[in-house]
Amino acid sequence: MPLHLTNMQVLDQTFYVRSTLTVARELLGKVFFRKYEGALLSGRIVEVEAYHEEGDEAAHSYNGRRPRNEVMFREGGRLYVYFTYGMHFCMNVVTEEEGVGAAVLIRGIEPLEGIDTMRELRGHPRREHDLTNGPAKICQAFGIARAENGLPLDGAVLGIANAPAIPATHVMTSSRIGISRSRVLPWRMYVEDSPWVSRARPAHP
DNA sequence: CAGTCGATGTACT
DNA sequence: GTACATCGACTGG
Repeated sequence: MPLHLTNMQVLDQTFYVRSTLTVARELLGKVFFRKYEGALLSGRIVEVEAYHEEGDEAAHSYNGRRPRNEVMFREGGRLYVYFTYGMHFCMNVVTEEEGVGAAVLIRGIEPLEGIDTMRELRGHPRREHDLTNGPAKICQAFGIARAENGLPLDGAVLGIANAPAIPATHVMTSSRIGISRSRVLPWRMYVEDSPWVSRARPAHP
């Protein structure tokens, strides 16, 4: 195991089994990592969106527990991966207690380690920020697909390491991207001026 | 830079 | 049928 992993403090389940909006806010600045074919891929989280079964029509969990969204209802501290638009995967961090359908979508990551591997997995994009400035790009760069749905964030294969929090003055809030339902909810959070955020200015603040 | 549009599988009305 | 928590190619300025 690489030395930097042994020195990392991997966030444990108590971090995830809390209010989804709190977890979403605190995920900004933390380091997501994934072991991929002997390589370590990692990056700093800079953009997230919260989803919750209560009062949020856009959440996959809104209409109850089903095979597709089953992982969203499990105890916090694992990955919820879904397939969308016929060709893309997106990954969420599951939050709260068993039985509550809630999760945080990871939308923007600043790559730190394993960047050459990410470039290959992404097909060598011309612009550096196209590596991971979007939820489906992140899954491609980190090699995340159906097989990773439900995996625990315990550091065995993947996890999130502690890192300094982003100061409130640099955290921006907006409505979520790419959805029409529950547009009024300001449940998207991102680091101001980060080139790794999917959209610098939301269409509907 | 911004805007438009096709690709392509799955869940749901 | 229709919508979809998206992306990349393409256009025009």
